[in-house]
Amino acid sequence: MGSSRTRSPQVPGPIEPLRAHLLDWWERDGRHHIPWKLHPDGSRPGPGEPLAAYGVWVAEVMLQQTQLAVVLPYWHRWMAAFPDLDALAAASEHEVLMLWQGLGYYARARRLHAGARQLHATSQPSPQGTGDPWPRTLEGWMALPGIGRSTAGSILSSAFDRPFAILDGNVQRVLARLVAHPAPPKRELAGFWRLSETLLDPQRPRAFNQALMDLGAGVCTPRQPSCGACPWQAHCAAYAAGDPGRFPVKDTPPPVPFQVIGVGVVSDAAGRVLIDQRLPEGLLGGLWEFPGGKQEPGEAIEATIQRELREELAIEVTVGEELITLEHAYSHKRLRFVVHLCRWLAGEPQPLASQQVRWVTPDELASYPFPAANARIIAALEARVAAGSSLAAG
DNA sequence: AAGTCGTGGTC
DNA sequence: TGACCAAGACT
Repeated sequence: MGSSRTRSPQVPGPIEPLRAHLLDWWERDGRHHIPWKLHPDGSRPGPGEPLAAYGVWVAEVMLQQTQLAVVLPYWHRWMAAFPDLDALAAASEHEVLMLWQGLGYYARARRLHAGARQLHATSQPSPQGTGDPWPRTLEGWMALPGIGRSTAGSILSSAFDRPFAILDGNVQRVLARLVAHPAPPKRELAGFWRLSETLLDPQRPRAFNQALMDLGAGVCTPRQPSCGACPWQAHCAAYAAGDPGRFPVKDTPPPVPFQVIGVGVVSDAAGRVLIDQRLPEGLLGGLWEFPGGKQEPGEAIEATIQRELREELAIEVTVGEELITLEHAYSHKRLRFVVHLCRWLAGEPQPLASQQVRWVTPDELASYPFPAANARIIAALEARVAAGSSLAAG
């Protein structure tokens, strides 16, 4: 073995005290009011007692790269609209995206929807009807779109109290500090999985995994961890080294490109505006938007808008005054949207770079799923309509 | 196996 | 206030 390779993370000392300290802390200071982790009457499930898997599944997908506080209102609205597997399987993609609107990573919604139809189709009434569509194995859950190993482990431990480990960002941070791992966890995921599995309490996997996540979210936080409140302080190598904030070690992130996007709010003589539905895959897949595209070097923004509408919709417009300019940061790029009011001149709009295009009245916009940046454009548009101004001045 | 994929909270 | 980051999965 090359001596330059990082050592796999090892459990520090006996495991039982680690489990006991963590679970004692969790009983006292953990988050015990998460709705999908309780029975409908609000009581906590006993050891081994199952929870309704559907709500857990929905929650765990929403929680991918998304904090609990953000998820809660989305989860409640979702469960009201699609209370069970059959309801979700029967829903349209439009309804699904409406309820996911603003939550981000929209592929999660499409995959959840596809997974519901998959489960619904394969669990159809065997006449003797065991009637439970929910997998009990890691492989069974990972066969569903959008479910990786960590989400599968979360669902199985949470819904059925089965002993499957998890390895989300919280757990990676807690474990990296516990052992003072000298390299980014991403480079040693297999070792961190082994560590998570080794630590997991096989008698109380549901409580243990939840405790680990609560510890990461509330005590072992990314910045300024509250080591004084930590049940693992005496076991923690990063704390012993005197600088827990130094872990987990990070790679320097790649630079994010910056682009200017010209956007047209095109109106016709009747005051309707033109929107298009983005392609089903890729960035913001399946959502609706105001059409536009990237500004080319040396190009005036009005020319960008005119060119993009010609290339992507096959229409001719006059570009009028600016409605709003806004900046928006995605994970891997930063965009500035420069939005101009436009007047339609000629050409039936064609979906050359989208799924479909549609003329709608301003008050109909609320019934389409839009990404967050477009929601701000809509707000500016509504304000102008409310003020009684013409949509295509000039 | 690095890049792609959103948004809001937080300091 | 910009930069970091979150209950990751997929290609």
